[in-house]
Amino acid sequence: MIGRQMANSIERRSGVSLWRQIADQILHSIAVGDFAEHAALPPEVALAERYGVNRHTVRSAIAALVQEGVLRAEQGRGTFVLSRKRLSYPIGTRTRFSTGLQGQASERLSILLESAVEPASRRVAEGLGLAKGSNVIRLETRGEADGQPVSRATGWFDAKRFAGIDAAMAETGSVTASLARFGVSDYLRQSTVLSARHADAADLADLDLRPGAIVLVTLAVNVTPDGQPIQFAETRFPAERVELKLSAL
Amino acid sequence: MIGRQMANSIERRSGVSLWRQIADQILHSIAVGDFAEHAALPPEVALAERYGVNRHTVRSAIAALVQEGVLRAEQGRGTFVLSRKRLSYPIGTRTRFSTGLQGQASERLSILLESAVEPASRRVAEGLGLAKGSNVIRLETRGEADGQPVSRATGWFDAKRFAGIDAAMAETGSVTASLARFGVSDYLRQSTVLSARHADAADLADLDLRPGAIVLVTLAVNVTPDGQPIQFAETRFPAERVELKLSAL
DNA sequence: AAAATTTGTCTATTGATATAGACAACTATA
DNA sequence: TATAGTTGTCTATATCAATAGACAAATTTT
Repeated sequence: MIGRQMANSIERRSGVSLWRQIADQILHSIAVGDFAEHAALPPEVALAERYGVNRHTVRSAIAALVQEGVLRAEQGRGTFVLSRKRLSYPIGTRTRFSTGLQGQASERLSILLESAVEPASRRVAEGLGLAKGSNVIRLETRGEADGQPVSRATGWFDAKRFAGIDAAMAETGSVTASLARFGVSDYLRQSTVLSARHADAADLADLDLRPGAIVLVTLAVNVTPDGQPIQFAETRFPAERVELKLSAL
Repeated sequence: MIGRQMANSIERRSGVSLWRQIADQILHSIAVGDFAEHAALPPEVALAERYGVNRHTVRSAIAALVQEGVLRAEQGRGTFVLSRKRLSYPIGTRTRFSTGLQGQASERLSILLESAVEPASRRVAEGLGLAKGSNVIRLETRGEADGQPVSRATGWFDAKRFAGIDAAMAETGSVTASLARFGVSDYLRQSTVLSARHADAADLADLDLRPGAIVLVTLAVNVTPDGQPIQFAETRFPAERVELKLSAL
């Protein structure tokens, strides 16, 4: 919605409650810059009129966002925007988690949550160019910036070639550094498939989201410069906190 | 969610009704291949048990998807999947609407909905490298495949350089062909920023979606091979029908 | 033909969502 | 200090969402 006024997109009987729709709209307005950071929101009565609902419905929406840490309401003064900007996450053939986010957040982490060795599913085997059922190492990681989860990835590696990469990840906290121990000094993102959906229960817990939130999902294959697949990964990003910047290679 | 079972992600009191969440889950199961095309869904009682809800709640979800044209219910026989897989929409520096979809859909269209000349907003001016307030031509288009809307784009061009491109678009129905008339034989996608959000009222109408649906949004700048910006565009894709495939160049 | 399976319809009840109005509590300002 | 503007709380009512149970209608299987 650029260059024109957005319509009052409140739909009744849609299966999504009005307060949830309004909360999403407010989030959107903040993300787009209609409601500036640290500034006061329009008063509840004004919002109620704008969206064509009762004041109490607006209050429910605001309560949800206060709970979420996006807004702070002060009796007698108004309701204020606490945080707004989305992280811009770069994606290209040479994207690394840590490098692209420089300057956007004061604190960046990649945490290894879990690792396991297991037979490859059909999709994973295809992505890595292995026989179906070959053993692969699965790494579950979460990326954080300024203390907030901004990504949740599941990565698979050939267990034969990268035996022990789980330990390296636990130690270094970096995929790039871990791969270097196996003689992979450089790697490229060969392909990425992107989709979006509602967060499921796992996403809600992993990314600290509320039900109804949206996640961006990428499926990627990383390869060595000579084209040999080394990693297959699915990454989920909370759409309310992250946008993906596709960079030319 | 690859390689492991997805949790029963039904959340109560979330502002999203259970039937809507279950409808989304069923859509996801279809997209992922858990429910094959033309096959019967599990019976309502089984689904109710799986999701931990009443049979009537499942029926509400199914009714919504029947309304949507995704399922067909037949008394005494079962409920069947009509259509499933998402269009895979390629994005790269040389992506054109028509070329990448070959073989995926039998019918592809790009329709000009509206055009106007107007002063550039700050964002558009920045994207095109023009002074703010310069006149730009805005083109509103919709992409369809097999009779279903799969994209909805707003594109801006420098009004001075591309005067009459609206007429060319109306005539040819192709951005590439229209640009060719202005001596632009080749162009590249310089940058793309990607995000996701709930569909607003305009999206619902434009893309024939239901409230609560998700749209993928891309912001792109197209440039000539020597780096001169020629088009700034925002495109919205229905996430339930489209995935974006980021291609290496 | 009978039984089992599955979707369709109806009634009834409970809890969440939304509206409406009134007033209290707090803040900033005239 | 008084007033206007704002958020917070309360009561009441109506509608939507979800559960529960029973049975009808259509189809497939035995």
